[in-house]
Amino acid sequence: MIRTRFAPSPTGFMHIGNLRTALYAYLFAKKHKGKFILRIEDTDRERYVEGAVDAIYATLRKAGIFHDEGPDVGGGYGPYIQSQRKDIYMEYALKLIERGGAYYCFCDKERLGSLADEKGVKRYDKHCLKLSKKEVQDKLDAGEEFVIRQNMPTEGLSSYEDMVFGKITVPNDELEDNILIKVDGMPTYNFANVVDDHLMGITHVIRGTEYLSSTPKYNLIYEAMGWQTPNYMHLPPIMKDQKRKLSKRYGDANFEDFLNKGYLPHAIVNYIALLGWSPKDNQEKLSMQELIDAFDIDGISKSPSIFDEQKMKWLNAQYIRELTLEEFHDIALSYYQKMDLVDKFDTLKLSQLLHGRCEVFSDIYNSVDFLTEFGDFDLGLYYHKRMKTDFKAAKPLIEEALKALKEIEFTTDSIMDALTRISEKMGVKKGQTMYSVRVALTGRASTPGGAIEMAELLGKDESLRRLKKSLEMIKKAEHKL
RNA sequence: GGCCCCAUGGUCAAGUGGUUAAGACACCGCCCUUUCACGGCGGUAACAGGAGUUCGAACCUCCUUGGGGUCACCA
Repeated sequence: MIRTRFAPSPTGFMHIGNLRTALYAYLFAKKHKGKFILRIEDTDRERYVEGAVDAIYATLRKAGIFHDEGPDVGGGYGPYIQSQRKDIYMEYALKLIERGGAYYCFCDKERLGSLADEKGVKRYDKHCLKLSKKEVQDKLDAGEEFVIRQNMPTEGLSSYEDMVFGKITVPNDELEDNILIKVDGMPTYNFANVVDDHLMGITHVIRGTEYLSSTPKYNLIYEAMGWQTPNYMHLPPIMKDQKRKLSKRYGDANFEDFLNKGYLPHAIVNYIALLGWSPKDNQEKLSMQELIDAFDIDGISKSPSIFDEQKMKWLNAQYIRELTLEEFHDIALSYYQKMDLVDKFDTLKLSQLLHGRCEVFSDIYNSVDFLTEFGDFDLGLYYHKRMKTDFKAAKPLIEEALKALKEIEFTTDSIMDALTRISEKMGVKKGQTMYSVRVALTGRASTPGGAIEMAELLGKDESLRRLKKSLEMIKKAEHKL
């Protein structure tokens, strides 16, 4: 049975890159009918952020990534939070010492600091490896603070087979005697991930390429303990641009932010699935089940990929269009509420107009703000090349529209009739009238609908008021000329 | 800097010795059209450079260049 895991550290919101790692681990497990495990790596007490664990649960749930085992759902390999496994690590560290794979180190920070070479590169010199058993015991008895270090070979090569990168070889003298257990008794990642992955029966370790060249170290621990090494799948990073990795520091790189901008959760998931992987047939829009079915290691790329929000927007628009009007309206409603439109306008009609025009829900703000704002606007807006019109041509049309609309009951048909008749009477193209009236009504270069729709939306009173006002603006401008 | 890894249009990417080098986003043009979108059609645009191997190289090898990762009592 294949078992994969996602092992984030609770240090803040969940980053898009991390989410993609979780996704791939999930897809791989599900594709092979295996289990996906969530483990919280909170061994660094200083970086721990309150609430971050809940944020991880929330993000995973919204993304549609469900773990079979984890702190909140249980499982047979718990606890799934590393800080609760402190004793386990110490137990195995002691065993590793017995097997010669690790040793106690009593060096203080000062001595360590003095180890820097001419280039400032610090490297531990295995000083405490030379301590005799008795010396170690004496120091331990005396209650000296200690750390446990991994004992690396100093010559030869170590290699392993990565499922996406192939054979990776690293000279052993590049490997440092990393700290496995810190003075506070907590393990470092270097040790905890190995112990846990083994104890939790993880068959495939899926993580970022930052571990690509340190993986031989971990394998050395597996070997020293007599454990079987897992399979590895390292994933290239997601970049903000050519040189910068996508990171929290640059902002907007986390899942929650995109949700708040009006992205649909699955659109985000779909997009990031495609960042660094592509299905054989190059299909771009895939449901979670389709992702599971199509996922394969062959499609994973080896080089970093740049995050392109524009493309994610396009995908999001595809998903929005697939929503039913009711679904769209439900989501849009919260935006209308924020804009205080709910009791003033026919929001269902608004949704009909907006449904095909939004790429992300936050587009709603800019596309309907004219409903509540109507001030002076540039008369240049009346100019339209294809309609062959401008504000001078618009003036009589607006005057006529004002007269005609005063007389009628507002319905789609009646407004249409009235405006059509004006065009006939004035001998202009219908589009000219429509365009002029629409601009006079909204003061915007573009709106989520034409003249009739805008008039209906605004209602008779407001429409007449705006036409009047727009007319005055034109007259005032002519006066100045 | 040492070590590990990577390299197809602006971006995501097909492609695994013989292709007119796909497709998508973005961009541009045309059509549709009561604005703007949607949609339809079309277009611009790539194998980083240099040596090899081969009848033949985007695909194999080497070098250069560029990029990423790593070198913590962080994960």
